[in-house]
Amino acid sequence: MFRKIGSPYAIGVTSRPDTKVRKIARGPYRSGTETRQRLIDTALALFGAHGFDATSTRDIATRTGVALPAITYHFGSKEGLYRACAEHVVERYRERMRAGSETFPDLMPAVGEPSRAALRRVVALLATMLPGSGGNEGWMTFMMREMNGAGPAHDRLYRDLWEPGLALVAALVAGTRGCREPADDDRLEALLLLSSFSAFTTARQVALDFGGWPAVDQTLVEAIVARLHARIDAL
Amino acid sequence: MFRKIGSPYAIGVTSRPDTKVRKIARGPYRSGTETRQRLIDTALALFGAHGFDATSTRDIATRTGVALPAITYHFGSKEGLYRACAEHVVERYRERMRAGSETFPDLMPAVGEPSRAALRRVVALLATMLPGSGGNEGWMTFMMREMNGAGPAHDRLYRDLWEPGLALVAALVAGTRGCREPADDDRLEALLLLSSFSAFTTARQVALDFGGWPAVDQTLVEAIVARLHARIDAL
DNA sequence: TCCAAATCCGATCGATTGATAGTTTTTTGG
DNA sequence: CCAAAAAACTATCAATCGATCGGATTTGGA
Repeated sequence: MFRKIGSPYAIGVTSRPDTKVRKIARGPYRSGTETRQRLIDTALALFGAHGFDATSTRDIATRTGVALPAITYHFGSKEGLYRACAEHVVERYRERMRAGSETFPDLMPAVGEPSRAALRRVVALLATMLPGSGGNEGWMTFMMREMNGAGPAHDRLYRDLWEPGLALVAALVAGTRGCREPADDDRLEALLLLSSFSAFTTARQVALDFGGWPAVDQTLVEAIVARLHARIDAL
Repeated sequence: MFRKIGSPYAIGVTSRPDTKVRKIARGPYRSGTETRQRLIDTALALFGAHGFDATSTRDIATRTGVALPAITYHFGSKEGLYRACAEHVVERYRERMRAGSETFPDLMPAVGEPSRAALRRVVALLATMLPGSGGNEGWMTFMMREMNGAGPAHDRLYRDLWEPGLALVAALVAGTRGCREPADDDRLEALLLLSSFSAFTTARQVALDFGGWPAVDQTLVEAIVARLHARIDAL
């Protein structure tokens, strides 16, 4: 497996390109980092909307404004681009959670009432990510699509996103119930709590149509959070 | 658009096949109904597991034990087969709900305690459908995949499955709260209640891995139902 | 300044896809 | 009993897919 020397994915140098002189103005080159980012942005939206197989690399390249081989050049393959999208999603999620942790410093679990307050805040923080999960960015749709367990980025997302998030919520549920270590019931409660969000991600269209709501806006998010807070208080 | 005269999708008769005599034993023919059913069974599992675009008609035909053109012959096209799968899912769901209605006759909404009891039973009935939604049948996976709103069978499933189911639960929630007509809060509660199941359909693998459970078995279903019943009682 | 590395693109390849044409065999109704 | 309809298969087509080839242009460091 050897690639051309210019590619960031070059394993070994095979040959030197003997350039022939021709003058065709092609404009300035963008930095590789920027092109990679633009490709990831486009791919994230398309992968999220239609899935891996239903998204063609030609469509991604055309919408990004680059030629088809740019994907192989920058990411090695279609699957490489997909994994890069997963990487980007993990980073986005961590940024948001870090920003939320700075806004709400007491997110770590403890025993008794502090756990309940922290759990309320974690749920509220996660709910604020709901509005942007629609067609615009699509990173949350991308994430939800990998949850059934088949895609190439499942392990990565499980290890760095879902497992830590679920473990945190389960620990907070256990703390709210007065236990130090989360038991099966606490893990189940964490799953049921977080799966409530899926109504507005996986089943977003059905939910909006049924409720008669125009979009997942501030008002709706507040109603969702209020209901989830009531469930937390009833633990 | 004219098809061959033998096809169940024939619009107009174009020509008569002039048969030439040759003797090749091909065994007895199955009835068209049975072949259609076997194709739907195979396609339902594959469509549910991998989605519409990621499933090839050759794979469906091979696994069913028929030749490729059988799909066009019996269903007109790949999309026709997909719609037939959705049809089958709707019928399956209605059978299950009808059987459940006969077992529990008081499923219709009323004001006060009867609504609460009916709601508890509806939730319990829906939960019994969870175990069979895995790899075996895959009809529930097929259903969940259409929920984001893109697929060819979305409207059909919304009209005949999700909207009636959500409307029933919302009415029961409203009745439990002492109202006759469901309001926005009741619809939201219905969505949050039913989306709890998605943890074990859409995110089944993640849920089982996190909880350390081997499968969605009787014990787990009972735990889920117990938790949902507690939520209903807290309404 | 110069050359190698980095970035980018037109053209095309082999594989796979859904669909169709053409034919043969089995079933069935008058 | 026999012709038409139904059921099924082989072979193939055009389109699309991801990937690659072979360069061309731009950039940046020595």
